[in-house]
Amino acid sequence: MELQPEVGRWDVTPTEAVALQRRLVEQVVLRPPPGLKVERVAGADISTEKGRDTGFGGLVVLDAATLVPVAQAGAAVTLTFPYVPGLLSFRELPIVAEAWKRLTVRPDVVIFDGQGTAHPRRMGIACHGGLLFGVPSIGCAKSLLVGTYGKLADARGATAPITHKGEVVGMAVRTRKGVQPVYVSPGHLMDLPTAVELVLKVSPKYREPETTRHAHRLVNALRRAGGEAAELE
DNA sequence: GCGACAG
DNA sequence: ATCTTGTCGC
Repeated sequence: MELQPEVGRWDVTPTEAVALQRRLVEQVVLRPPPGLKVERVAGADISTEKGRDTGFGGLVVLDAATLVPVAQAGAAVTLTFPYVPGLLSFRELPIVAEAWKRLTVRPDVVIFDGQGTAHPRRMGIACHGGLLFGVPSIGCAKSLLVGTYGKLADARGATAPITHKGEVVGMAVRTRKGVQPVYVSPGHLMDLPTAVELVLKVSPKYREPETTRHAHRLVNALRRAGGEAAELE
């Protein structure tokens, strides 16, 4: 029998998952590696269907300078954990991890569709994923899980700190004028300023990062295809 | 006890 | 997240 590292344990109950997060959070590093150069950025996402128990996940790697896709990988995995606010990683990461194994091009940073430290236990999917893959990561969500923020200007680039229980856990970032902001927080091997800077860089035209948009399109295509071609690169 | 609640 | 049509605004 293989001894599974705790960061890769999915056979847990919701109660055990919470306890596991409290241990894993101690391993998260909220500081980018010295001299980090971001040449390739990846987006991760999954897609599910109401009737089925199969989840489709994928990753798309973009050239950071041009935002053009340079590699991608997908996977179809049976869902084993329900959606529980605060425990999203236990539902989605098993699927993204399978796609990660099939990804031949390694990105310098991975942007997840969800929270990083802006989480009740500071252990959102971006933190968990960054630890699992051993790569710098960022959480960029479309809505808040916890925390509040004040007024922010309507111009693109405007920001407002997200606070929770007395600490800054993330930043509301307006990536497009007159549109609802996205919520950015560091995952692993990352800090808030760097995360905000990168998200703005990869979101030049639309509300969500190009990484997320590409990943979303990929997983939806896989789901509609029924999973027959989930191994495609 | 009541309300909130990433995707 | 997914289920779904049209509609308001730049």
